[in-house]
Amino acid sequence: MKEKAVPSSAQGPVQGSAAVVKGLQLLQIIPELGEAATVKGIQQHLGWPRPTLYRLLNTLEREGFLERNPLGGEYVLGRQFIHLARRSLRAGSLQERVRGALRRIGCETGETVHLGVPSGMHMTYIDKVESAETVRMASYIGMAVPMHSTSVGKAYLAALDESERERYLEQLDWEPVTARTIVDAARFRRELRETRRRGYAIDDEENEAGIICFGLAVTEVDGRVAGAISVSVPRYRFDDGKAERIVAIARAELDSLG
Amino acid sequence: MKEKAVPSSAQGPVQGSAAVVKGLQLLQIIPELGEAATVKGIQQHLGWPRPTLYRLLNTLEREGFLERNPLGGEYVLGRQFIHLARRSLRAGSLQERVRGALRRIGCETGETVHLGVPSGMHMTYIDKVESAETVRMASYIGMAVPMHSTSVGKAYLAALDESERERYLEQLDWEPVTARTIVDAARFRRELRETRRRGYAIDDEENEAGIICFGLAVTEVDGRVAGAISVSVPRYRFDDGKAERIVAIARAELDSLG
DNA sequence: ATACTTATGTCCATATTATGAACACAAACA
DNA sequence: TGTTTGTGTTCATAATATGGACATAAGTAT
Repeated sequence: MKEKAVPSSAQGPVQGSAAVVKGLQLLQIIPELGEAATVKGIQQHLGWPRPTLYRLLNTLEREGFLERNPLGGEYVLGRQFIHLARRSLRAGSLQERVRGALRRIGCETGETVHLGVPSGMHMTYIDKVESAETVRMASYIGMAVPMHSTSVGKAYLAALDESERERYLEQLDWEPVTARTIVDAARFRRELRETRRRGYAIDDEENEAGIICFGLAVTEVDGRVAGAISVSVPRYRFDDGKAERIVAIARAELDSLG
Repeated sequence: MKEKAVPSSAQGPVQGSAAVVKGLQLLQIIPELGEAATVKGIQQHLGWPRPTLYRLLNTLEREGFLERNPLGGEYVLGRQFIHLARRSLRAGSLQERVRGALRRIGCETGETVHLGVPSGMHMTYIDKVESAETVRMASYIGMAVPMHSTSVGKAYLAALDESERERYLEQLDWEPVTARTIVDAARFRRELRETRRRGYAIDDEENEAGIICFGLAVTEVDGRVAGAISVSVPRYRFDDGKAERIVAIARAELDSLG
């Protein structure tokens, strides 16, 4: 055969994979070929013997991942693929789902709001609503921040089930970020218990001097913990009662997501 | 094994399909299992021997269709799948958005309606509402038609900005499709200007003898030109005033899309 | 209408591989 | 510390995927 089906990576051939790899290649090449995705067109492109191609096309068609136009004979991705794709992309837009709430929280509190998701041993900001005040956060979308010193990190960890949380705690890098960062694991566990008790996380100048943040976990539609939001306030704008107001606003908006 | 991998249809086993079918089953089951999509969870669900499961998981992972959380070991659909899904759903979502309008236009006009999107130097029909009349169009979803001789092509080209339109006009294959097809580029440019002036395109038996079509461009929610619809009428059913009625109905429905 | 070319589709001997019981090791738990 | 559970791999062999050869259908040129 002209084009050997091997995994894309350089890790050497894997048993039981050649037909699967070929099947996946078909799923990828057929939309690219468009109207040329006939048996002849696909065969010319991939160079496979016709029995091999027919067998795979028929299998994918029977499983609903491909459909064939009865008139011209072109293949297209089938409804089974489309269905799977829709469901998976729907779940993929946490940021879209939460964006409105972020905006409203920013409006009502007048402060900067972040949405963070876990990425390795850090939280990464995937959305941010800037405060209209002149003093602003230096953070940015895509920025990775520590879990142990930020309110998004604490809120996220506090919301996890215990075994998953412990896996993170064992691997965290307990570097001090400011003089106030908690770097003792036992003390940090107590801090997370306190976070759960009060219902929100606090970063009391532990990640950045002069900045206090309040964090609440965010869940997927199916209930799984997906990340957290934080509302950040410069200490000079902070006064008693502000924490409760910020948290009440944030909680109401997150609860309205469903 | 507990669950034999056979095609979903009743057509009997197909050679060379068992591993492909298993691979597709994994792609479908993993999002459903969510955080239970660990090796143990998948194995409990499918009942496959572990070497079989590992081989398929590793293959899908190497091809980028699955990714594994390094901490908890759960599998999720990988970026190769997400990429393929996004591209394939892009065209599909225009069809969904426009489908209701297509149906209403078909109902109110009593004629066949197509939705076409650009594909290379052609328009491809991605949706069709059949007329209830006995004389019907031979067109089908997936069919590629010329841009210069059809009302979907003219409507689409007329709506583009000039530089993009000129790119198309320089590369079109000015083949006559019927005796009435415009094959002179300069004359075709005048035709597109006239199309813009009147607000809709006309295929006056230029693509198929005896068939007159009226086309209007369709835009994405962000305003970009995405394709066009056409309403097709056999000449024998055509009378004065019908064009205006058809176009008014079509325009009203498209305007209501937002 | 006929001959030729091209495209579609299948058969089946055999080369190749997918299978899965058995095994090894790691992690969790009592 | 011992047991249980989970992760991961090996490899003899049963099972299957392969692809050259063939059959048939459709399209084209004469």
